Amino acid sequence: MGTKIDQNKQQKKDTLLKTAFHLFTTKGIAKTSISEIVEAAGIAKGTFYLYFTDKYDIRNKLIAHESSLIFKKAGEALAASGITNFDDRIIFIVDHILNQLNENQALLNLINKNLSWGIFKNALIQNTEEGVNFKHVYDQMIQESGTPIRDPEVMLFLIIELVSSTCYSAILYQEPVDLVSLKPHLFEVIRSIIDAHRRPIT
Amino acid sequence: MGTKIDQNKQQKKDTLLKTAFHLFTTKGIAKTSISEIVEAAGIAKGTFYLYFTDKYDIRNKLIAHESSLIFKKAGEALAASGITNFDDRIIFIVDHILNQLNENQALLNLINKNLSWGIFKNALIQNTEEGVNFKHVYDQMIQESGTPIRDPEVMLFLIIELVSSTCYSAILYQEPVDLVSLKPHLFEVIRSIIDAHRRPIT
Amino acid sequence: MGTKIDQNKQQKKDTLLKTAFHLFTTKGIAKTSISEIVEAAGIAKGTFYLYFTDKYDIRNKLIAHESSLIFKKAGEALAASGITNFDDRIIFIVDHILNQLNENQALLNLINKNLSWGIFKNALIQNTEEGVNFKHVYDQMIQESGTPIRDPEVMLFLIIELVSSTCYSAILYQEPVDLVSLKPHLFEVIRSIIDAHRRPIT
Amino acid sequence: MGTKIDQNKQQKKDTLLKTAFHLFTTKGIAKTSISEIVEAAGIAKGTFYLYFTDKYDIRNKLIAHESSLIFKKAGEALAASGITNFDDRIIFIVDHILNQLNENQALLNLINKNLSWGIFKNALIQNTEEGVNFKHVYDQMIQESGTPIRDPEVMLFLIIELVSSTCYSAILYQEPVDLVSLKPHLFEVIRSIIDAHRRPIT
DNA sequence: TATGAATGAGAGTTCATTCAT
DNA sequence: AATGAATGAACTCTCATTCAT
Repeated sequence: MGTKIDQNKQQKKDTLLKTAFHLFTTKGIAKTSISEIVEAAGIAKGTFYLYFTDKYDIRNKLIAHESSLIFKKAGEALAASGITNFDDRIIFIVDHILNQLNENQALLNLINKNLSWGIFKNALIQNTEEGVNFKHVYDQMIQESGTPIRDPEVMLFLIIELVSSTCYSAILYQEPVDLVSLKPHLFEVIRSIIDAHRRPIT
Repeated sequence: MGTKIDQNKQQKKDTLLKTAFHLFTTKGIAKTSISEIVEAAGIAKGTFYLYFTDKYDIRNKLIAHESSLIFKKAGEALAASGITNFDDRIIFIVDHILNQLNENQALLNLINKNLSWGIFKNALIQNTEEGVNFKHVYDQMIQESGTPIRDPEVMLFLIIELVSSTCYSAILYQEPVDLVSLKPHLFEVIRSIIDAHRRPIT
Repeated sequence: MGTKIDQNKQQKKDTLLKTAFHLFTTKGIAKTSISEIVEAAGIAKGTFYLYFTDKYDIRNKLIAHESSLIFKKAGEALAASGITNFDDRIIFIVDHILNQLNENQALLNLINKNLSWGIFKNALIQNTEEGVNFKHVYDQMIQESGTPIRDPEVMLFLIIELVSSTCYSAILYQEPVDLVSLKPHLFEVIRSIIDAHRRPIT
Repeated sequence: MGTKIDQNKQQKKDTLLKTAFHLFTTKGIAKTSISEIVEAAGIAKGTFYLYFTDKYDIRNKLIAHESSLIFKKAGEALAASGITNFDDRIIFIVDHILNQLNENQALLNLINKNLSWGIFKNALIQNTEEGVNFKHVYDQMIQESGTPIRDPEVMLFLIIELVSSTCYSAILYQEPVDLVSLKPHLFEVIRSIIDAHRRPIT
């Protein structure tokens, strides 16, 4: 099974990912060249191509990986919290993710500067390697909630888009208000959205 | 006066803008080179640098111009509509803008693919050349509405972010639903947001 | 005779020369473009070509003009000094020119940075516009000196080359010694050169 | 070991140096582009930047290399000559270098046209790669000469500047006289300079 | 005489990608 | 599997020069 070789391979890949993340968040993707990544990683240029097809491939894998980690932590915290009410659970998760992004602004910046919310959302909703599937958790949460939700997918979409687009400028630029001030508004709107999706459409 | 020369200058600039818009929306900014733009425009390379500092300068000018046009049209339509109720006015404007973006998907794509909501928002909120100032219109609308609005700026921010982030995937990819299906949800949430900002914070 | 027009012409030319000198000495010829010169001079680009053929033409005219001025002053000072001894006259002129260059290091730098000693020497030896002709003065000095000089042209060449090449680094960089320290050595060697040219060749 | 690769690398570098030297001396540095160099050398443009940072880097390396070679040869010839008298040694070296420059006018032109006497002098005085150090040889020569020399560094400076500035026009343009005619004058002045530096300053 | 918009060749440089080792 | 020298297309940007006004 060549474990040593496989370990070595994974190590090289990880080094490249780590170095790329650092450079991407430090100086931006556009201004980071593959040459720089491999040089900073202390790995040969040709080796890069053994693991990634190009700069955007490594970026996507980076975002997918980090995003799924963020979600995983939020899910674990939710489980530990013992919260059972559906609305509170959603708010809890949003809050937890916002706090993580607030503490990992480099990642938030990378995600936004590269328009990769799609990848982020995929990491939340679909199954990516690491195996957490928020869609599944979400569906289960809906089932466990007593009341039925109309168009649950649209509702999730609205919430994710609202949260992601507002938190970006709030966290990074405190515009129009900082994260702490934004949260009450945001949570209020989220609760409104959920409420609305419990009523028949108007 | 130099009418002929000035006309010629404006014409060159316009040709460059038009050509750049076409190429940017067709194949993306990153993959469009200045060489291509000038070649397609039938203008000398040096001439480009007479009017723009670089590729991103022409993109910004493009987005600012187009965005302010979109808003101007929405404002004019609102005036012509005779609607007086505040909530309905907001919905009307959002609806109008969504329709315009739906019909100008190339622009929508350009704006999003280049993370230039900031520029778009500036065109809406601040005064750019063409002289329409939505912030001013918005403030007037609030005054004319009978009931007071709490944190009007945050409210506008929430609405703009919600609309802009959701419409992108709805219009361009019909994801998670198409624009027609999205609108009722969106308008419902917007009304909730406005309602919430009429109540004292919870 | 269109004096006004002629005055205007001369004024434009002078402005260009003055501006070019400033830019050449400030940021070097290579990094100074004609565009910059005309812009700084507040004159149209096309006008430049009415007076000069290119960047190097204006540089040469600049150096020739400044050089001949330097010599003119040295000649006038010599006449005023009343010195009659040949050797002392040569030393006096060299000393005077060295002092001028020391006070006009921008010019010295321009001359050297552009390998234009030839032009400088021409300005000394040949007749350039302004009409001072050092060669003529030099020949007269030799005639007035009692003793005959062998190969006077070679002698002048040796002196000029020695002075010009050594003063550059002494004045601008105090290398290997500063101008004050260099002078005694230089004058000593010059006197040796003159002495040698009074003896038959060995 | 990588002998083959290393050989190949050195060969590329040498080819570039050789080609650059030819073009620089044929048509001047200013009018030689990197594109021309690599095209003439039959090497890819990118490869140039693997070995040199820019045009001036290759020029400096060229001059330093050639200059140190010239000196090395003069030093070897001196050793072989068996001359012991200090003055004669200096004259011998100057004579040898003059002859070499006379036979390598392309190099002489390159050095002068690019004002790189500093680099040339460094190659003479300091230790550059090839390992000859003229300053060291010079100091030893002074020690071995019986009589003490005042300000030996200034003396060397005077000689180098005198020789280099006069030989340029004599060799390349026979102005004011050709090299053969210049030599006696030059040697005479050099002997005067040395003599003067044996006496206390006047 | 004076202008300055327009030109376009070409300079310098980067960098993703290949492939022999 | 890993290397890194070599590639060369493609890029941005400059600037001397022209010429219609």
